[in-house]
Amino acid sequence: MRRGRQSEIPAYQKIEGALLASMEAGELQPGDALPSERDLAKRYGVSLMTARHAVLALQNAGRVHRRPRAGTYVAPPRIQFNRLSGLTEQLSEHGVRMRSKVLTFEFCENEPHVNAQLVLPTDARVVKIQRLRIGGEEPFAIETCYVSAEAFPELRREHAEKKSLFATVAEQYGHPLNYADEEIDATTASARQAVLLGIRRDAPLLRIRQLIHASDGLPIIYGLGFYRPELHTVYVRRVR
Amino acid sequence: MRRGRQSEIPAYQKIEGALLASMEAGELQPGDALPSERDLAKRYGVSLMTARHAVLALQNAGRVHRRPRAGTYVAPPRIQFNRLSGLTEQLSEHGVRMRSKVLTFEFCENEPHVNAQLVLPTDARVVKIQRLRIGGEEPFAIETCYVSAEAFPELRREHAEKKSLFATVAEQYGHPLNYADEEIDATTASARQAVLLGIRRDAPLLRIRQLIHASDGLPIIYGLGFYRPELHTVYVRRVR
DNA sequence: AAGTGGTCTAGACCACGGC
DNA sequence: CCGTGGTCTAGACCACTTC
Repeated sequence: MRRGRQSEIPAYQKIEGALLASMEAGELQPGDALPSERDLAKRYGVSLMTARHAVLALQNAGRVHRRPRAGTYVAPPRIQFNRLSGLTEQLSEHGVRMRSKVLTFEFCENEPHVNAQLVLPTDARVVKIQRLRIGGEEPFAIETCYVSAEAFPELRREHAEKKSLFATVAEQYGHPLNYADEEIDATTASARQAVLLGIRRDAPLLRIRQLIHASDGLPIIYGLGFYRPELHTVYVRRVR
Repeated sequence: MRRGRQSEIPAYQKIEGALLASMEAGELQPGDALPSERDLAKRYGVSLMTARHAVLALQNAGRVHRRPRAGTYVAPPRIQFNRLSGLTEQLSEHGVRMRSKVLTFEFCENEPHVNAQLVLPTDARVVKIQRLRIGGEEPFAIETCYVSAEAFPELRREHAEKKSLFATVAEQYGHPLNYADEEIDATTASARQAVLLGIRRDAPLLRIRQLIHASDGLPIIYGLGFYRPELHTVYVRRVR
């Protein structure tokens, strides 16, 4: 049987999107059962494996949970599970007005740890962008990120100020962002961090180091962020 | 074509296990390419979709990464990604001798937040177990966990002291543990926590709340842990 | 008994990368 | 060009729960 061209959105993603839309619209409430895989297959005119693929994607995203031989159910809303996105995207979805103040925009060649993370030669130049993230009128995070200067010759200070840096980088690189490996721990605010964030020196901060990979599997952004913990919680689904 | 009985280990898990074993044995080093899906299918006498399933499971566990149209490669070792296990299991794998000191073992009925998390009636009794976790001779965490008293009538203080509490609970419940939803943030040590952990009052602590679900989809353990951040980092893979 | 998710087959076409 | 992963078909049987 003939299928649509491959350049279109895959069928399983369309089904996934339709189900997500139903959840957003409130037609599917937390706890409700999703249509069975067989139903979905019939309704969308695809094979069982394809319908299954859609439901598995939703499960992976933490939006549904499946009970073998019983059904698939909408999971309680938990903000975002294991989702890769800039804070701008994340918080603006919740109606908070976000802005960034660029503290640093410079080229540097002497951060060997960074070069190693990005799999660059030790003498490669990287762009270092440090930003104060402000939600509403409250500063809540300091984020520093590094990308290869060679791979992103067009990167300007304006990109960091105006729109999502992630979107810019992904677009310029030609591969969509794929996944991030993160290390999360806690630390205390330095004097400078305390001033910038308007908190007490030695106040606790959530520290997240992340290495963002594109769909070609290569790391393209290394990030280090310090977050005020009362304003930022990481939600994670750990499996098995 | 006839397949093996379903009660056996599924074919894709056997392949997954074999690949993991090769990685453990060092036959597959980080950066090495895995056999292609077609190779695996031929070698194990399964269809392409089944071989694919095995590789997808490895990707999900963060053990490999895939580059479309290029191949699948062994990921650098990153300790543990999105893995659900007790600290005992986690650290003893790294050769650290772990023990627990039970601080509290009691029944309580007045923690409505806990009952809500575990989807129990507000008047249901829960077992509250608070433990100081010690690695080597150093205390590094305080963990409190709650389970339904009704569902686990056999639970004794000894279980919390001796073996993995998770293993005990999973066994008694009859369903293996499946996934945990976690909220991670940072806080400061209270006076009591400081004394127990041998740290300064107001030192930063990593705080993790977790709700562990069994394979039937129901939450069975609610946990709240405070971890010394210099001894504990959370590794997470965030997708898309 | 009917329905569900879990596993699996034996093929297929596509777009793209450089084993 | 060939090989790769990504998507997809149109079926199948199993173990289990109860839609």
